[in-house]
Amino acid sequence: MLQSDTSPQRSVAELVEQLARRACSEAFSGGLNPAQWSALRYFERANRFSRTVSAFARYHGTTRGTASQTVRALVDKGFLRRSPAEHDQRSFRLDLTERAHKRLATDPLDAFVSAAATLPSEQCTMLARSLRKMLEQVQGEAEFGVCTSCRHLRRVDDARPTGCAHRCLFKDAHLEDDELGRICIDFQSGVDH
Amino acid sequence: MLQSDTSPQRSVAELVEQLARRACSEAFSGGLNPAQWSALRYFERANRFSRTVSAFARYHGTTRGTASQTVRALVDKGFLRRSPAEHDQRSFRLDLTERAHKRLATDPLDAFVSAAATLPSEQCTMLARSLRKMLEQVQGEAEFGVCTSCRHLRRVDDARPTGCAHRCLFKDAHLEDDELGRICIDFQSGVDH
DNA sequence: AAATATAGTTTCGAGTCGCTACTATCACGC
DNA sequence: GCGTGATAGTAGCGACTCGAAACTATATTT
Repeated sequence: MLQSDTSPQRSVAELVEQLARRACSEAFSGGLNPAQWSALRYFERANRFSRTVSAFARYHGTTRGTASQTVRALVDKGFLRRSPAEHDQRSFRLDLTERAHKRLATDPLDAFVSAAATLPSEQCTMLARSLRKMLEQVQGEAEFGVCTSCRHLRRVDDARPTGCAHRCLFKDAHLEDDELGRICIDFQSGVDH
Repeated sequence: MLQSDTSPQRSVAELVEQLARRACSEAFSGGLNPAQWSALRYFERANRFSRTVSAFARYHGTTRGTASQTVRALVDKGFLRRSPAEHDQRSFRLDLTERAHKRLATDPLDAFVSAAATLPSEQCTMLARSLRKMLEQVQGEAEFGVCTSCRHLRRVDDARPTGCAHRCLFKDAHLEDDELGRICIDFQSGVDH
């Protein structure tokens, strides 16, 4: 065992660093670099308002210039499709191509998923909770989240079979049910849900 | 909350990736880059047999050439002292300077330690255990470890007040008590201890 | 003694990142 | 309307990092 005689807090920090290095070194597979893999994952999980260069830059903690390079590489390789944004002529929406979805099936991060899967299921849930709390501590106020826990979300009754629809008060737009779990750049944590 | 509708295994993987990025971006502080911080931490915890360029290269998962550059930068900056190895004229032992110890007091990784410290103590211990198990899963057989759990360690009775001393059968060398918790490149996991 | 392995360094090229400057568009105030 | 400042995105430059390959010197094996 490594670092057997240090505090558990220190061990946690060092283990995260170790895992981080692994994540980086494995992220060079398949002609993509770590930033590009990260972008692919982001655009897979971001909602339609947030699939832009700027949003990815903020999410990834980098500059727009750098993010632009990353995105261009993915467009050139055929993993992202660029189309004009709906209401803003300066902006473009970036969507995953079919090829990208196929590539994501061999995501190197899956090694971590399998590793987590060897843990007992309650332990794994607990692990996720602890890590999430750590991340929030480190990065301060969360800048990204999903509609489900966002203060801009409102239910609206309608005549459909499901009985209710959802709107985003910030974008003033209708939200499909399958959009509610996606990452949004305009997320603000809210109490009601 | 992020990724609220995925499996806990997937969440764990993504959280580790997020934390990894944070660890990297914060690791540029104080004129050192992530590799150099990592090296400093390694040489702080490695035993005298393992404080070499090659050992660090293996630990860090990189080439000797790259490791050599990292080490040279640290020597130039006055964080490492290079002295000839005892029994091998090709090799050098690298020791932390006083300056390095001071610098390690402001290790950016401490942000993670504080973050871990906000968790309840049993939860933190559990977190460390889970992460360690994950890391072992990811990296396969552990290549580094400490004497305490190494199969090369043997106790030898002697006349000292403590009653027993320790030897490494691999290096055929005496081990001081404070060396037993250090990382060794020749570690092999052993059952007896 | 010769062949091979290992420790470490150096050099070089590819690639990445962030910074700055720049264009085009949007949003706000008057 | 019009101007001002903010924002989306891109392009180019320089600094830096990494890994591959070539090389020297010493150990180890045969």
